[in-house]
Amino acid sequence: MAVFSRPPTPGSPLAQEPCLSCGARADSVCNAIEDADLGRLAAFAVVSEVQPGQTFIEEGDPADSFFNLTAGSAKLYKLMTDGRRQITGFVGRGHFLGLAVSATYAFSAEAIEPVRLCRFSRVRMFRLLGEFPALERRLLERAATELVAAQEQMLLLGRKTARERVASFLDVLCRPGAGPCGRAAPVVALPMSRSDIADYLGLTIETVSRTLSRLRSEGLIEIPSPTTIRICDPARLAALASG
Amino acid sequence: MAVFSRPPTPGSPLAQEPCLSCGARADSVCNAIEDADLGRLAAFAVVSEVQPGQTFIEEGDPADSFFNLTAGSAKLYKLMTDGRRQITGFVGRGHFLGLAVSATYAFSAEAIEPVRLCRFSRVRMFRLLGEFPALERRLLERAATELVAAQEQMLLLGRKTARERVASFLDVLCRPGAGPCGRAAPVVALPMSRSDIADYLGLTIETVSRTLSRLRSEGLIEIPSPTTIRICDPARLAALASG
DNA sequence: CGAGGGTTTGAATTAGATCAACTCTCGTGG
DNA sequence: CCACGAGAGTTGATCTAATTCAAACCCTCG
Repeated sequence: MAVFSRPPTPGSPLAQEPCLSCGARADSVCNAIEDADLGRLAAFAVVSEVQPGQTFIEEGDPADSFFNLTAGSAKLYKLMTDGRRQITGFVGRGHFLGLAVSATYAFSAEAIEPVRLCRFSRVRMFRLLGEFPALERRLLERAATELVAAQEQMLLLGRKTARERVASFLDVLCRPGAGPCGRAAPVVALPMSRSDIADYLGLTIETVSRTLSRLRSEGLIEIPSPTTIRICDPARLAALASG
Repeated sequence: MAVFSRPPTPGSPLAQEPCLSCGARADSVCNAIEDADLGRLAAFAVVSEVQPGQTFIEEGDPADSFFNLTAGSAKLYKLMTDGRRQITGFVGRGHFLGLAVSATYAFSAEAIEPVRLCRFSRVRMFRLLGEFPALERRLLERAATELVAAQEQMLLLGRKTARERVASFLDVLCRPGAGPCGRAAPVVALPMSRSDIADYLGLTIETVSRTLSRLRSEGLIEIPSPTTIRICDPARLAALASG
């Protein structure tokens, strides 16, 4: 992990600047903190960059840092000793990571697209939480949201067919994108590989590929490139996703 | 849901008694609150009892209550329109429920054994959280713990074989029981039906039954009754569970 | 132009599901 | 006291969705 920026001197007039102008602030738990207090946050943050393929959280390592993604995207996963892998989620800008209770991380995290992140030491993070109750509240909300998503994913992994899993995946990708996908013809970017999608959906790459091909042949989607999918019929896809 | 006890008058000397003497306090988030403040908590709680088979949280219903289980056990699940079910967890004494961010519950909850629970209205709960930061911290810890468990379950559902799933299930059941299972010959009680186990592990009842039978024939477990299992070889079971 | 990774497609295989008896337990009532 | 019946659990036979094995295919990049 390459640190490309040292934290500015605490209390200096410029200290709050990096957080004030941070493009991820609106999407982050950080926006629970007033402009005036941002200096405290900036003083504690160490900004780093991670290149695609690089791991920045290793399952089993001492969990002494918290992370906030400010750019790029990453995958979170658990490994079995024989190499089987389950990706538990894809995360992007604004995502907060590392809320471990145990002394070690329960999952690994690897960058998919170039990632920029703010790292906070465990003790400093807890100090911040004590200082800013609104921040803690925000974290609790985030945790609750993720728990709901996790339960949805359990339903997918435990009870849905391959077809329903792939449809659910595409459905979720094109839905929450608050972007300009005005229900017209949403085009979703897939920064992750087929292998990642398979390990996220509990399938093999072959099944993912076959299922996508079939959805295409049925006119539900178009696949301009392996990393781009155009949803032609969002409604039918959503219906498929829920069984 | 049958309310069997009204909350005592706030501020009365007796108000804090129900919480002080509560057997679940040590296992609950409530123990973040000092004895002296327990009255505030008791004033807000409505105690209820739920019989086995009864549902006390319905997926999709307005999420205007939080719950704390003080006795019994329950299953949490999500349903698909065609009846497919995924049980996302079994919960017992001390478990806190209903941490929904959205306006509606994301899952249903049904009692397995007779359940006693404390219900808090949403607004009152948030008032309490503002009043007692330690309580909020405890909730955050709980949420983080559940998130870790959820990720483990995703690995199970997405990547483990039937054999590994059943072994994992038994392994977890006999492990955290801080009870007197001094690694000798842990006997685990299964209050839930085979159907519940199947829907928790993403299998069918037949596969669960077959797998248990096979584990028995291999001498790993004994099945004195359908609701009791004796783990003969915890180490080998644990090894099986992780692949 | 050719090599190598990622992806797609095809054929064979299999773990677990489905369909179908059968058994066990337990509560009810003659 | 025992026959009966219902529901849960087990066991067996068959089937199938998804995996595995195998072979193209198609980019991108040196």
